[in-house]
Amino acid sequence: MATIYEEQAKVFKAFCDEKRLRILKLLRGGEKCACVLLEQLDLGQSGLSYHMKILIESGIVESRQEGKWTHYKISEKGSAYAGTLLKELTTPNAATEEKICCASKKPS
Amino acid sequence: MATIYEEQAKVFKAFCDEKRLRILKLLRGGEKCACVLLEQLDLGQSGLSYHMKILIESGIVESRQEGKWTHYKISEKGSAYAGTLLKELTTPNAATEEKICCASKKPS
DNA sequence: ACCTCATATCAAAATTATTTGATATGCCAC
DNA sequence: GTGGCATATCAAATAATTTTGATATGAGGT
Repeated sequence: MATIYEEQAKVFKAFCDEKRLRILKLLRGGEKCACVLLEQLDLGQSGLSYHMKILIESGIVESRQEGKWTHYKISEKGSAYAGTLLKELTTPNAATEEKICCASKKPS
Repeated sequence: MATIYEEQAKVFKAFCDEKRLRILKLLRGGEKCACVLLEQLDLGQSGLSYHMKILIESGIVESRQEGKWTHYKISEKGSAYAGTLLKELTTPNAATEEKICCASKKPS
């Protein structure tokens, strides 16, 4: 059972690893197949596969099969969702009751 | 020496851990002092301190000292920066040359 | 069917992140 | 200054992530 927090965390996993940021940088230049990514990154084949899986699970990247090749590209939809989520996570929420803080216990 | 990728990754570290998302959720309700966070989270004192440090390093949270209490709140500036960065990292970059992919090697 | 190539999966090792308990620091009140 | 409280730091234990090499799967070509 994954909590909502773990679900949300998964989205941002895409961005919190150096290797994955390098991959995204390459994908910003357009759809690429694994072999191209492989030759531009300091990563082994199984390592690339591992990171691509995480990127896909985050929703930020989508893949497309073409014969024996796999092509990857940045998902517009997934990226938009991540942006929305980030804003949501950092916007003050009036509905949440303001808790009285320990400072109020401070004497005079 | 931190690469630019490591710098960027640091920003999103704030969002890729369950505990930190819970902390942010609480902070969305307004500035809180550590003692309040402590009593609402399943975390020990040093654990909270550890996560707050990461949140502050990400720029998403800022802290303010008031006597012996520390108050934390979401940083508008840091959050805005994270949003901008996320968009930047996921927006196609025309300037990056489109690489010929292995698919072009495909016969006929 | 068989061979080859591209990618995925697995399992072990290596690395990094998190938790925990103990101790240190800094602020206030006395 | 001394004592008590809030938070930070440290170091050790634990857990999670990442890397690596080996093997499996799946598609195409012959």
